[in-house]
Amino acid sequence: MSRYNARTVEPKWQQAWDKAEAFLAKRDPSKPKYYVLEMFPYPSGRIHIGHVRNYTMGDVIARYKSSCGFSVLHPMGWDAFGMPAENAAMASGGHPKDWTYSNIDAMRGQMKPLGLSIDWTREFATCDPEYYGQQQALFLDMLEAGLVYRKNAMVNWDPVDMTVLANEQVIDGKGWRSDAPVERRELTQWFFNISSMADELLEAIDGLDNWPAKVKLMQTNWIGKSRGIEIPFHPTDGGEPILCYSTRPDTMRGASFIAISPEHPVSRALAQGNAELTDFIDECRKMDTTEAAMEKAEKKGIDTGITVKHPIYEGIELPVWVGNFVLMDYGTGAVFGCPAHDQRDLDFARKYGLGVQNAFYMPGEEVEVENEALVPAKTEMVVYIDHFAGLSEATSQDGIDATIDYFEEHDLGKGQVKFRLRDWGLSRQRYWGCPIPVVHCDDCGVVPEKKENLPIALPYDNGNEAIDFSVPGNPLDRHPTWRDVPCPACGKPAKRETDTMDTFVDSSWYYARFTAPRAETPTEKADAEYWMNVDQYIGGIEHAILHLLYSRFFARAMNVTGHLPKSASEPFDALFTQGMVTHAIYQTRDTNGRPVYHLPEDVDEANATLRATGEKVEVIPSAKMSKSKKNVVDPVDIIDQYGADTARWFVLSDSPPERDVEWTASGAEAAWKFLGRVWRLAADLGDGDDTDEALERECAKAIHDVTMGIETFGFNKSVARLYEFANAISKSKAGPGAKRKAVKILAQLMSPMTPHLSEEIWQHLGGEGLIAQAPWPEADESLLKEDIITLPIQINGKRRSEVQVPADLPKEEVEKIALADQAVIKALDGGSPKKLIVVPGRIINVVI
RNA sequence: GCGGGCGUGGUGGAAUGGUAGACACACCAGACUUAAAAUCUGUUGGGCGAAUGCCCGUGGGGGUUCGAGUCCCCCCGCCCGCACCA
Repeated sequence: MSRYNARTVEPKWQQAWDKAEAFLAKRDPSKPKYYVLEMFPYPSGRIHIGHVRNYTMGDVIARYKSSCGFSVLHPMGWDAFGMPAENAAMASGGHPKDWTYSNIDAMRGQMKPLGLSIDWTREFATCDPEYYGQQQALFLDMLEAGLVYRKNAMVNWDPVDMTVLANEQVIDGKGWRSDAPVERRELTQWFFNISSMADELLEAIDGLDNWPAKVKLMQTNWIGKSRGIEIPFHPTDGGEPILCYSTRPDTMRGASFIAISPEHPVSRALAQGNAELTDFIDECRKMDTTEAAMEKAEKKGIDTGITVKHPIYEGIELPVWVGNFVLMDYGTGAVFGCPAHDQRDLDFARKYGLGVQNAFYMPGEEVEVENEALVPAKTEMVVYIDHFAGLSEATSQDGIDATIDYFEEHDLGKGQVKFRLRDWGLSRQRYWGCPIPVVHCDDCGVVPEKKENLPIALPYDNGNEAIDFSVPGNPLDRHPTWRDVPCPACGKPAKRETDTMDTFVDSSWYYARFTAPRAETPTEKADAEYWMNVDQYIGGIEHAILHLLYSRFFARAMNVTGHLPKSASEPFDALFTQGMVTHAIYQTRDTNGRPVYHLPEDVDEANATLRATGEKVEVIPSAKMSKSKKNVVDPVDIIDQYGADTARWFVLSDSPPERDVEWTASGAEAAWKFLGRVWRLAADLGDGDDTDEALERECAKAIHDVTMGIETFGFNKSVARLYEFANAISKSKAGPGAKRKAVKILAQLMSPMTPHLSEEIWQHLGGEGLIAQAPWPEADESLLKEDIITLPIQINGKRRSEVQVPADLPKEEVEKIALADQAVIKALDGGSPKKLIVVPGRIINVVI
């Protein structure tokens, strides 16, 4: 009996697949197509166990669908632009381009041994000029279609480094390198007009039947459609009214102040000559631009001294405050505060001594709000207090609608549908990204680059000398020649735009590019029509909102600009979000009490001590893997030690794919042992023409269950079933012929997960051709049915007994049998049951 | 702060509202072996009991139901996202 040696077997089969061009995606009109895509990786330089999990899941689907007769497209590429490349160049010299491409080479080298069924001929990186040149063409088409425009927007500004910072580069409100408090600064930037499609993007969520409900809910909330009202509040001293937006106008009775954003035009105007207000606005400016930071910050305000008239109650005046919690981007940048029915407003009111007055009570509980705002669900009944439209008891939703109607009738305000979704700012003041293909001309203004000049490629160096990336700021801004170009319209000397595109743009259409990766246009019609949509998209839940929403927007924009068919407006038919791979963190403390992290291989996990010194380590279980915490497990080590099939089998085992999984070395070992068992099961099998009905039943059930598991992304359940099936085969007393048949089915059912081992077994047992190209086994339906089933009997909901009955026995007969059961007779003690519930094929419950 | 999710034995987890703990890890016991590794077999949620069994048990509290890990409400803990990280 030969020992299974993954090290020699795996490369052998990978070569065989290559030679057979088994994974080459071919446009074959005679076959149904299937496009499976995993979110492409950022080329950090090393593959992560999370990548292995992600790509293995996709590979299971791809191989399974291929066996089911589909023409499969399963491509791979690299999301290659972004900050880490520039950071690396800044920290240790070198060039972002060299760093990125060498990382890609390294990662491809680590991925190939996994034996993924990828069509590598379609590979591209988003930093290839052939890719981003087409992206520039798309941008120009979108510009022409009115989907791109320019406006001012805030960025994080590092006043010491004199550079724009990404949110990630702002730590506790300070620049990551300079440690200087960041400021907000206004810049003119490019925007995609995603809000013009807000309603459409929202409506279409309904049709995404094969997306996780949580993702659809998150997208719905993110787009945030709300019906509200714009109400002008007129200053007591005359002058321009302040327009407030509210989604809860029914609480108008409780309004006690107006709050406007520090960036509101009124705030800015008032700040002129008001030192206190200027200081306050400056202070608000010294906060990073994230919404989370704003929301978490202490709510502060300053009274402007202005008062406005209450639109309903004559004689009531409301003070106007500038509040640091009011967002200029949402609504009108001004709100009315109703402390009784909004906790934030209440905290603000208590802090500054503003009025608190209920607009409604809960029915039967006429209590004034003290320190906890009364915020019932909009569907709950409340009792309005002398409501101007005559409402008394009503739901808040009815109250809102009635109030809007009343305001419109009396010309006091205008109902407005608003979206939370903001336009997508795509300008980045950085080098390593796709250049925005426009030119700024003193005479012609902003002029789109001519398409024949594309790609507008990034300059590799400054002519004769290398770019110094250690200087803060965008090297394109200080390049000696790259900026200087003739105006595409008038030919006069002009300046090229030096901002590059957000890397989210790169990943918003790559799925379409894979259908024709070498085309001279962004897509090729026939290929796009054949391959789109992506039938199954797989990636991390962290992309639930931005990446997926941007991709949905881009697919629509590409339809508008003629690059994708209308049918591809929703590019991902089915979405699966997989969980993260986690690992315990091992840490000790230095003399200052700061944590020092240790690599898993340096730790004796059983005793929680350092191998080198025996020092005790603290174990923080189940943390997201990150390099800084040193809790990363390198899949390359696992593959070297046990082979790709073991790594693949393990990442699919145990944890449900959508949940986070904790990596443990013992788990990998167990997977390896099992694969060895399966090989031994096959290795010394005889042959014969004997049959065995019990084993045939096991085969049919295994085919059915494993197939169901794959179809529903229950890979862990498929794996568990395969354990059971393998156990059943080894325990079976069947003859060699029946066993040989069963093991071949086992190999086939395992082949999407452990393709190399399966090929080896297939060949060993005389299977025809490659298992990768063999048709998926079908279960014999007649063998799936059980004739006799066991029904548990519950008495008052607790299991007390069970009975064996024919599967098709009528309900009345089952009832009779149940009542004749010893445990039931004993429990009834001569009486009769209150209720007898028979759920056919499931359970019997006797209620006494 | 806001939006979304998750929480089940020593561990990873299974369970269309219907027998909680499948399958696996680990542990323990046994077989094989001079011995070990490997392999194979068996036991294993907690408690009570000689035993057929009985009681408790899915983060905590409440509710709906004949029946709740699953549905609803409140609380706690952890994770993801919050628009310039990818």
